[in-house]
Amino acid sequence: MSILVIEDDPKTGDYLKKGLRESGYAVDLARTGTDGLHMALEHAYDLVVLDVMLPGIDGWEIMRALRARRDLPVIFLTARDHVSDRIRGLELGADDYLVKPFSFTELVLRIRTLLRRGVIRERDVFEIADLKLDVLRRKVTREGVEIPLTNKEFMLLHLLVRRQGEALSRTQIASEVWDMNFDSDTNVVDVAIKRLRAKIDHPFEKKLIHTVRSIGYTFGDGA
Amino acid sequence: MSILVIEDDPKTGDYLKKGLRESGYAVDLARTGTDGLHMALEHAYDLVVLDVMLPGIDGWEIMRALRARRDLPVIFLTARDHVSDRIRGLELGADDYLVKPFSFTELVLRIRTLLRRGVIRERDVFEIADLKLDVLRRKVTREGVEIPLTNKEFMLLHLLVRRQGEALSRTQIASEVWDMNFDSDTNVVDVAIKRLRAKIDHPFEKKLIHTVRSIGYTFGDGA
DNA sequence: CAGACGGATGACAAAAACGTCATGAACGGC
DNA sequence: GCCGTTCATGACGTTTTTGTCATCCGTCTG
Repeated sequence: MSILVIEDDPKTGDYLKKGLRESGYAVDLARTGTDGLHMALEHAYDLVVLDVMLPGIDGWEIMRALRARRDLPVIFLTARDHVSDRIRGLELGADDYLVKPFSFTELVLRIRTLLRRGVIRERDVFEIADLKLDVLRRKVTREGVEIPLTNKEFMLLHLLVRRQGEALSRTQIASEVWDMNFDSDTNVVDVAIKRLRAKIDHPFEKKLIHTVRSIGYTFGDGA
Repeated sequence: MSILVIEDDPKTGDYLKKGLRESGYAVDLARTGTDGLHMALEHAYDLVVLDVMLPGIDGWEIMRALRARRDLPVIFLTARDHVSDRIRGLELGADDYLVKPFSFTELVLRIRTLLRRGVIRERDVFEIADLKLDVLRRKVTREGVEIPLTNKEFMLLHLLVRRQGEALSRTQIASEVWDMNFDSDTNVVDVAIKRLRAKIDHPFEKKLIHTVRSIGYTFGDGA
């Protein structure tokens, strides 16, 4: 299990890093909000511990940005116990908070609780911009209206959504959706993208499927 | 979503019940620990809010008993903020705690967070006898070999498997898989069952789809 | 055992999904 | 602005999926 700690105060940061390491987690430490955000988006951490009082981008911003892109559990640390802070954090989607100074044991327990709760399960509901994709029910909606998709369309969209922001090559797509491991010269992917676009992009203002020239395609609201 | 509140103080209890109802949850209230434990074990609540200070069996005992039997998310309420109490609760497996007096908004937010975190997530992998159904990957296997299914076949099987052991009428099946809410006289269901059987039952020794005469169909290994 | 009811199935037809190809449009480098 | 490359799309044909129907079969009842 790997944890990212975003904390500007060196003392607290090192303390957390050391302590969590000793509790058996792989820990990375980011000293600024910007770094933290980048690291969180680059690597596949299992959980983030986030100080809300940061110079530069503040914790709230990070939380918002994080939530928008990934469904990572977040525990936030707040310096003083203001009810409004706590509520704000929870509203932004944090899973938990701790008030400084806190007991280290408690932090570890809370981390354990969150990780125990099967965070590591695969995601089955995605929301990007106004698009919602529910894997268990095989349903896709935009602006709340359901869009029926065929099998291939759903698989393709699921792949794009799962890897949102990543540019996926046609070969990658073909291998995942059609499971061709060889490199055939066909434009099935292009055609499939076209058909998918006709359903989930063309009728709407905001386009979510983007072409990455000479690479492939990518999905996201590009914010 | 349904919640069980275990709280002996009538005022707090009613307050919680009323408030949570207004927030859209179905709420039951237990006034003693014993009652609460029984209710929790009898009914399928999605979450428990538990006061640790109870006459008779105390909250800790309940939590222990609960944890032993069911994997229900528990939020506990503690009268005063003693670090040791908090740690004890978390160690016993609570998912969260609140210190009285607490903000109602915060309680609701915490409940939402826990429920969102998909503690009560739907199942996405089923195994019945040698059949395995993986909803996220849309894959079905028997004796380890994959059986490709069409959309309707998969939906039908998924329904049967989800409700294994239950006898489902054609009308129920039609309404869930085809979403017909009217009662048309068609035998699509029969035909679909036939096609499904051809794939997942006929090639194998053990039959899993059973007809329930003059009712409908049922799924299971009948053990 | 005959008849009636409910269920199973094979055959057919319509609809939907899918892949291929050829052509047209957009883009980037020069 | 020109040209080559890359992408988008319309059209077509094939395959698969799906629904309907008519007939056959099994089982329960009397």
